[in-house]
Parts: sequence; structure tokens; C-alpha cells
Amino acid sequence: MSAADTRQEIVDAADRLFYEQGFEATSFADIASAVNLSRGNFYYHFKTKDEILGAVIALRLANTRQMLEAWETEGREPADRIRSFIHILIMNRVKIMAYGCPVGTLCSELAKLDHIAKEEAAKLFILFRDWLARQFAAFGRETDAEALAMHILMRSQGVASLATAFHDESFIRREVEDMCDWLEALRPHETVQS
Amino acid sequence: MSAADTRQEIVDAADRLFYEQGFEATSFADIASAVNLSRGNFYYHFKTKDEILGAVIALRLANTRQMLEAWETEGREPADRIRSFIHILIMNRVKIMAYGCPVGTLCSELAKLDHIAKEEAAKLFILFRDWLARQFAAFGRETDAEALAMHILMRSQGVASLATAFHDESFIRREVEDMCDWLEALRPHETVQS
DNA sequence: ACTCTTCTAGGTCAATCGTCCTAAATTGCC
DNA sequence: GGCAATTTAGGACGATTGACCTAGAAGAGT
Repeated sequence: MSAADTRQEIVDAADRLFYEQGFEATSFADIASAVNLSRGNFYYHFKTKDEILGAVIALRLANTRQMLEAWETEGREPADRIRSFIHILIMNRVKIMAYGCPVGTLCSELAKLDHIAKEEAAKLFILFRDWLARQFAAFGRETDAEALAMHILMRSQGVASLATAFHDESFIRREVEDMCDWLEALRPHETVQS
Repeated sequence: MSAADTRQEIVDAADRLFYEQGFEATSFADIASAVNLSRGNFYYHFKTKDEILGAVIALRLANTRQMLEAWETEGREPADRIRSFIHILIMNRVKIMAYGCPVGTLCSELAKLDHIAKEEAAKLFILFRDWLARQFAAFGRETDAEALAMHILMRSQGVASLATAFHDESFIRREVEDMCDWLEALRPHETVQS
């Protein structure tokens, strides 16, 4: 198998394991056995664990960018695109109830470890924030677009956090509906946030 | 020094280190050196790391209970008490921006580790939820008190999560104000949530 | 002062961590 | 088919982990 393919398999497995078990709790051996590779062979593809983390973050950034771009072409109007974002909570509810939000939990863990890559991981949030801000601006809320983006990003983080602790799917659905109502109430008038 | 005092010192140090570094990233040696104790001596006070975790969670539960009771006697009306909860975000903003919410990040880490104590840690959330629900009920929202409690708990989690990633104090203050506005808007009429 | 209990220090244990090396296997190119 | 480059396997490294043991210091009660 080509090195590029193996590398991709490693990054995919690491991506999943870092999400499900956390970065620190996932060892070289874990990833190696997940892709049926000898531990020693690992060093050929990745010299350090931080290097794998960097590759995983880069992968997530790329995947996120792609997802957001797809929503931008699919969604007919800005509100539809924002609703696509909100509904991630329902689409990924099973994994979220088990492991939380991949972005939030990674940023949180790296912050505690005071890891070099913590700012790089935070770029995932920035990606979402800027995309959401653009949608809110197109929605007719140019002045407070970024604040609205942070607000809805905050809500999705909060829902993911409590969904993990309470394992309550109805809570997720209720809050998603509430977010959509909030979005709809935002539409006509040009008042201040919320 | 009495064993009870030493034990308390250990739990206090572990409480702080588990918050700042995470549970897994904190070793026996870390806690031992934090309280100037030999590593070997540790076994006399705590047989396993899980036992320390249990003691830390019990401590947090007790401290939280005490804090909530104090608010219940201080706050003249339910809205004041709920505002006390909301303002934790501002009071603890420095630590939150560095390490996130102690409750949320612990529950998240234990969920990923699939740790036995994860349900015990979630009781911290249940404590807050039930207390908030009681305040909302006293506020005149008996029917949807628990949903409102979960909603505001969700928001505080979301704010803490993004505050850690963005290190933005003005964001915290803005969202806290927004939560207080939301609470105030809840007062007069008896409509559905938010 | 003596004894018995409580507490402490230091060392050891196997297991696992990230890292690294080298020899063999595989592959692609001429 | 032979050769050089790429990819792999397996082992070994020093360090650290949670866990455990034992000898002795400290303290309390008589």
C-alpha cells in the first residue's frame, strides 16, 4: 500500500479515537492496532504524537470547510444554511450523547494540557463562527452578525455538553427547536440581539 | 499532622489539579508534590486513583450544595438566585477562560474514558438543574421549570466552552447580560419557553 | 518511660508510555 | 530479472504510570 494511503488510514483512525477516547488517553498502540499496523512502523509515517494531532486537526479543518461550502451551495437562503448547522446536533446525536462535541472537547482537553496545538484546534471554532457570521450578515444582520454567530455556536456547545451528561435525546430536540424559533424570531425586525 | 487534615489537603490539591490539568493528566506524583508528601505515603490515604476522584467529586458536590443553599437564603426572590447562578460565569471568568467549567470538562473527560464515576460526576449537573428548577417553579413557572433549568444550564456550559477557546471576556459579559434579559423577559407573561 | 497505634519515607513492581533503531520485506523502475 | 528506494515488522530504550510493601518515625495513652 502506498504511504499516502496508509497515512490517511492512520489519520482517520486517530481522528475517531481522539474523539471517542480523548487525545491523551489514546496511545500509539491504540491507533496502530486500529489500522492493523505494527507499532514500530508508526515512526515511519509520524515521528511524534503531536504530528498526528496536527494532521487530525488539519483533516477536521478541511472536512469542516468542505461541509460548510456544501451547505452554502445547497441552502437556498441564509436561514436554511444556519438551520443546517443547528441540525448537526440531531444528526450526530448518538455520538454527541456518548462523546460530546468533537471540537469543544478537543479544545477543552488541549487547553488543560496547555498544548501547543490548542490555538490550531480553536481555528475549528473560528471556521464555524466566521461562516455563521457571514450567513447572519446575508440574513440582514450585518451589524451584529458575529455576536449572533457566537451566540448560536455557544448554544450548540451547551447542548452537546449537557447531552453527554444527561443522555437525553428529547432535550436535544427541544433545544434545537428553540434555536430554530429564535432564528425565525430574528427575521423581520432589526432590533438588538435576542 | 492528623490523617484527616492530610487527607483534606490531598483532596483539595487533587480538586485543583484535576480541574487545571484534567483527571488523567494528573498523576499521583503531581498531587503528592503539591502537598509535599512522599509518593509512597499516598497509599496510606488513598488506595487507588479512582478513590481520590471519588473524594474530589464528593467534595465538589458538598461545596456546590453549600453554595446553592447560601444563595437560597441570600437571594430575596427566585430571579435574584438565578442571577447568582448566571454570574458564576463572570466571577470565575479567569479560570473558566483558562480551564473551562469544572463540571462540564470533568463530565466530558470521564465520558470519554468511560469511567465508572461518570454518572457520579453528572450528579453535579443534576444538583444545579434541580436547584434551578426549584427557583423557576418559585418564579411562577411550575410547568416548564425543569426545561428552563436545563436551558440556562445549557447556556452557561456553552459560554464556558467558547470562553475557553476564544479567551474573550467581553463575550462572557455579553452573554451573561443576554441571559439576564432572557430571564427578565420570562417574568410577566405565562407563555411557552423563551 | 513504655507500648501500641497512627502516620510517613523510600524503594520496588510490572505495565505502558512516546520514541527510536535496524533488519527484512515489498515495491517500482530500468 | 536485478537494483534501489520505499515501506514494514519487531524489538529495545529510558521514563513514567498506578500500585504495593516494609521498615521506621511520630504520637497518644497509661
